Amino acid sequence: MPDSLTGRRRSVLHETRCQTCSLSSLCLPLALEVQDMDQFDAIIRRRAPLKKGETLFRQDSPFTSVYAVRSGSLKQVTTEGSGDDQLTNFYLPSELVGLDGIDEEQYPGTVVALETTTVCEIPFDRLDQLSESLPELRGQLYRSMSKELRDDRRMMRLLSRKTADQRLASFFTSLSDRFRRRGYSPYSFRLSMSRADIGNYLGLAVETVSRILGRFQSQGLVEVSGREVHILDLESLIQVAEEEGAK
Amino acid sequence: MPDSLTGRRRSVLHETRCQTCSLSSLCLPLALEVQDMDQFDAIIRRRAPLKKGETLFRQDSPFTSVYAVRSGSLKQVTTEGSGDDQLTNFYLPSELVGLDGIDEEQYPGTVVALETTTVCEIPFDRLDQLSESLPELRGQLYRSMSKELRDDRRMMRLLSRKTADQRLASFFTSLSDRFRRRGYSPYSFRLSMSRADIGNYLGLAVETVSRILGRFQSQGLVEVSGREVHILDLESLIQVAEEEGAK
DNA sequence: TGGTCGGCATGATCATGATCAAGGAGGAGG
DNA sequence: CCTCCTCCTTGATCATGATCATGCCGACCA
Repeated sequence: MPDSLTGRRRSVLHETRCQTCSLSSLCLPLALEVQDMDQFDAIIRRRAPLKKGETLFRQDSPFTSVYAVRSGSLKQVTTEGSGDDQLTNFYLPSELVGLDGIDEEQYPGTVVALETTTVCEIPFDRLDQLSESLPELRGQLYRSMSKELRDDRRMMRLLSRKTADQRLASFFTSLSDRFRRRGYSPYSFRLSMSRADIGNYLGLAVETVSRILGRFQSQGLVEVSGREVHILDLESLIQVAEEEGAK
Repeated sequence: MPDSLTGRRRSVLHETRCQTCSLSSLCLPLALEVQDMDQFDAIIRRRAPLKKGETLFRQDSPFTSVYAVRSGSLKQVTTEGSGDDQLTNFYLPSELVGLDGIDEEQYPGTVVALETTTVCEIPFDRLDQLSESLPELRGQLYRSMSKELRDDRRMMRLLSRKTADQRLASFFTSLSDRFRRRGYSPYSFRLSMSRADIGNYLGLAVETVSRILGRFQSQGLVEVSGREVHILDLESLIQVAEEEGAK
C-alpha cells in the first residue's frame, strides 16, 4: 500500500465508531438508539493498541476512566503487602475495566495486556453526566456493575468450595462460554494467559494446574498443546465443574 | 404508657425519616442536601422488623428493590445444585442489600436476618428515576456498587491465598472496623452469626473455626465466650491477618 | 553452536485443614 | 426437673494440593 494515507488510515482504524463496532450488542451502548449512540461515541477516546505486557493503568493511580475492551485481553493484578500478588480478573472484548475504582477514586489493581489489545477509554465524569440524560445508558452501567458483583460471588464460591479439578473445569467452561457469546468457537481457542496466571487466579499452584490439565487430557476431555486448547467433551467438563459438594 | 397513640407511635418509629436517621452519614443519601433528602425519603418504604431467621427475599425471586439495613444484621446465602450453600455476605447497618440482582432481574441469593433486623426498602425503579435528577445520589449508588466490587476482590484474595488463621484474623479485624465506623466499640461486640456461618463464609470447616478461636484465645489475642467477643490485642490480630504470603 | 532464560511438566514429600467421631454446654418446652 | 435440641468444642485420622526438586522444550542471542 504505497499510500500517503496509510498512516491516517491506521488512525481511522482506531477511531472506528460504536455504530460500526461488532461488539456494540455486548458493550455499554447496547441499549442505545442511534442518535444517542452518537453522543456516547463522542465522549470516547480511542487508544493506541497496547502490546503484550504493557500496562493500561497501575494500582493506586487516580481513577479517571473506565475502559471497554475492544480486542485482545487483559488481567488485573492486585498487590498487597510485599510481593504477594493476586490476579483478580481476566477481561475479554466488550467487558468493562476499572469499575472497582469509582469508590475510592483510585484503581485497586494494575491492569496489563496479555496480548496486543485495544481498548476504548471512557472518562467517567463524562459517562456519569451522559447517564443523566440517557436512562438506557445508566441502566446498562448499573447492569454491568451488578453482573460483575454476581460473577464475583460465583468466584468466591469456586474458591471456597471447589476442588482443583472443579476449578479448572469451571475455568474452561466459563472461557468457552464467553468465547461463544462473542461469536468465537467455544471449542477451540488460544489461552492468552500463562499457567502461572491461571493458577494465581484460581488459587492453585502452577504445578497443580499443569497436572490437572494433563489428567483432563488423558481423560479425553480436552486437548491442550501449549496455549492452544480444544475442548473435546464440553458436557463432561461441565459435569466435572458442577460435581456435587466436591465429592 | 397508657396512651391510645402507642400503636401509632410504634408505627411512627418505623417511619423515622432519613433526616433523623443516625446512619444517614453512611447510607445512600449521604451526600444529599436537605430538600433532596426529602425526595429520597419519599420513595422509601419502611418495613416491619424481621425476626431472627426470617427471610427478606428468596433466591431467584424477581428483583424489585434494594434494601438499606437500618439495624440488626443479615446474611446472603446462594444455593447451587443441591444442598451446597455458599454464604456470600454479611450485611450490617447502612449497607445496601440486593445490588447484585439488578443485572438479571432476580436476586442471586436468599437473604435472612441473623437477629431482629429493620430495613428500608428502596424500589429500584424509583431510585433509578430519582438518580436522574440527583447526581449526588447517582454518584453514591455507583460508589456503593464499586465498594462492593472492591470488597469482593479482597474476599477473593482471602479465599485463595490466606491460611485459616489469617482468614479468622481478617474476619475479626474487618468486623471490628465496621463496628467502629458505625460508632460501636471496635473491641467488644456480639457475633450475630453462628460458627457454621463464619466457616461457610470463610471457606473453613466449623471445627477449624472453633479450634482457631480457641488458639487465638490462648494466645491472648481475643476473649471469646459464645458469641460475645472481646478483642484484646487488635494490633497483633491485624498482623496475623496480613502475614506475608501465608508463611 | 552453545548458553541462558521463561514457561511447562512430572515426581516425591509434606502440611494444612477436612472429615469422622464423640461429648459438653445452654436454652426451650414438656 | 428432665429431655431434646442446637451450637460448640476437642481429639484422631486422612486427603488434597502445596512445596521442593529436577528436567524438558523452544525462543532468543551472542
